[in-house]
Amino acid sequence: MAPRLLGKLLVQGAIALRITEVEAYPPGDAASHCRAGRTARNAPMWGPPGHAYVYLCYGLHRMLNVVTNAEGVGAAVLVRAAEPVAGLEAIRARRGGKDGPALLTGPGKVGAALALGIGHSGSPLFGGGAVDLCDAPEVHDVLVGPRIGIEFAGPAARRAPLRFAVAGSEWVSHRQGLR
DNA sequence: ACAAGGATCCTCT
DNA sequence: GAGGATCCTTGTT
Repeated sequence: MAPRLLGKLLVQGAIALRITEVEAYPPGDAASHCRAGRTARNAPMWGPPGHAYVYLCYGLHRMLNVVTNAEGVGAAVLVRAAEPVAGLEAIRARRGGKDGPALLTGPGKVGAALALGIGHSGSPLFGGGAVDLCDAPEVHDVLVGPRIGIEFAGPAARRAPLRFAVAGSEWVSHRQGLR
């Protein structure tokens, strides 16, 4: 599911973003927030697919995940980067007036651009929620590499090639780790 | 009720 | 390349 989300659109008000980089946190993954079972925070990851899982990281960054897999299975895909499609000025305002890839290459940056709050966790992505996930042409040229920022998780999870990005895009973080 | 730690970002060197 | 910001979630008492 993770590479298939590349190229899809995230729409929030007048802002539209094209997803350029994602990470998968599959069932049973040692780096997943579901690794210790179901809790109040990660409950949306165990819920039906097509919903948002939003959490606060390092006390200040809001991260957007797309919940995947069947209800009762804890899994999600983290949106790590995107490129602007519409609403560039609104994005810049929320991102401190920055320009270029620095606007959206990182999961906390995407959360800021979409003005996400943890109250949005569990909200649907197919209409009626804070953000809509809209279909768009599939991306065929995809780069793959290990995930970022999961040093705590152990070697197998650190090595797993579960990060996916649009090949050739400038709107991707940590590009040197991908092939 | 308490302590510990984190799927990051920004600034400065 | 290094370090600080910042606060919620979680497990433990």
